[in-house]
Amino acid sequence: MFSLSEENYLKAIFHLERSFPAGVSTNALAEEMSTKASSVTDMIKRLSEKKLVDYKKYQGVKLSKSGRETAVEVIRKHRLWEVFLVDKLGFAWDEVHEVAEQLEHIKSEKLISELDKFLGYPKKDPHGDPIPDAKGNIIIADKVLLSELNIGESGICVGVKDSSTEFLQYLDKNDIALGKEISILEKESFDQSMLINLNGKELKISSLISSNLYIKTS
Amino acid sequence: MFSLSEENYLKAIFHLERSFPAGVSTNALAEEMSTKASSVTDMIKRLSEKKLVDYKKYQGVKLSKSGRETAVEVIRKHRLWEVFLVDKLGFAWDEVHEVAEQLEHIKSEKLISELDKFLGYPKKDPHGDPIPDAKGNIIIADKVLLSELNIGESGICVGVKDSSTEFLQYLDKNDIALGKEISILEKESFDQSMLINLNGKELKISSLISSNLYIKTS
DNA sequence: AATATTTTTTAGATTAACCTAAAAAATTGA
DNA sequence: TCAATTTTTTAGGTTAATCTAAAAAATATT
Repeated sequence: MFSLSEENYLKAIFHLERSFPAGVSTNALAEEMSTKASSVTDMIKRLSEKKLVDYKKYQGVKLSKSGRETAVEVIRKHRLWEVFLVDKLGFAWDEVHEVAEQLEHIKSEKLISELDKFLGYPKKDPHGDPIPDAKGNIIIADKVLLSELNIGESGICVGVKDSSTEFLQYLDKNDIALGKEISILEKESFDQSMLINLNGKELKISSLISSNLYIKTS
Repeated sequence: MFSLSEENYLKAIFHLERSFPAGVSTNALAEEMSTKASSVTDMIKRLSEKKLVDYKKYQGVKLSKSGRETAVEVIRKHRLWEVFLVDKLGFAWDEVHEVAEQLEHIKSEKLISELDKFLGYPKKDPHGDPIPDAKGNIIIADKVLLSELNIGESGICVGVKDSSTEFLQYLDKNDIALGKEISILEKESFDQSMLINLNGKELKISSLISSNLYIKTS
């Protein structure tokens, strides 16, 4: 069994490996964990001794096989709890993150397998992220950022990159939700802002928005 | 907010105050927490500084008002989660304790109030223990230990004192469950063992059993 | 009451997870 | 290339929660 802190580091490394497949830097990890680089070096050494990560000084870290398995298990728990909070307890999608951050560390295989069954084996969490199955398999959806689309293109909103309360509430306020169709009407080359069509209405959005919304083009 | 360890100490003191209303001794607490007396003294000092307990050297501890409120809140969470595990996830009553010990430390007011609602505001946990309401009120049931009944008396089984897997499985095996009627047919004065009537059948039980089963006499 | 025993506290260590400040290595760029 | 900058690591310290061993206080026994 691993400590709460170890699990959180593994999860952070897992997420950062998407952007830094060659190895996650100490600084990037420190930023993600809201801590200092020296603390990260400390923890990486511990994780390395436990064979959860591959690490050579000054080279960045990568998850080992067992490290990745642990990270995926934690992510599975996090996302299942998010579904529980929204589907069963009536939480809004912007209210679940903090609580799920705590619940993801509860240790009980039976709890998670029964919860999964109780929820009907959901495939996605409330933000559109895929839920790994009991064996640790994740279906990586083919999605692109809205910001990558060009004028005239369109697609379905399938997920968010930023899950902060602020961003999710902005989406709610503007009626942008998972499953909705968005098409690009105009794109401002100066600041990358866009005019989109949503629910038959026109909406102007900044690049901060379009670069945090995932779209599936058919 | 309090640490996991602090919450566990407060809960232990709360439970021990039933048996030691004059003050819980360092040794009793060490026993309950499976730790050493010196560690207990340490922790008591911390709790005392935070005004969660009243403590004078060599005098034992008592919960302060805020300490008791915190303890009751943790117990409320523990028992609500036990109901969730049994009613919603299909756990047996002897499987819930360990997991609930973890879940009771999750911090989110909304989570607990919504869980309470989702479960239909249950009044008792799967072992018959009362669940404090959101304000911290507990209904102390009028119940006696089976061992206190005399020949010819009878009552309904309403709770267990020992919640260990072993004891609960013994009860399951012998068809003793909450809600069932038990009447005393014979009592052996030498070892306090009893012959009882349960489900129309006769059953011999030792004093270890009868002194861990709560009965409500009408 | 004086002594023996038990209980409780103190003193001093340990470990995980953090920190700051300084040193060392790697990278950048003039 | 070599100096400046940035990144990373090391060294040494802190805190919560534990431990063992020893001292002190309370309680029990003769």
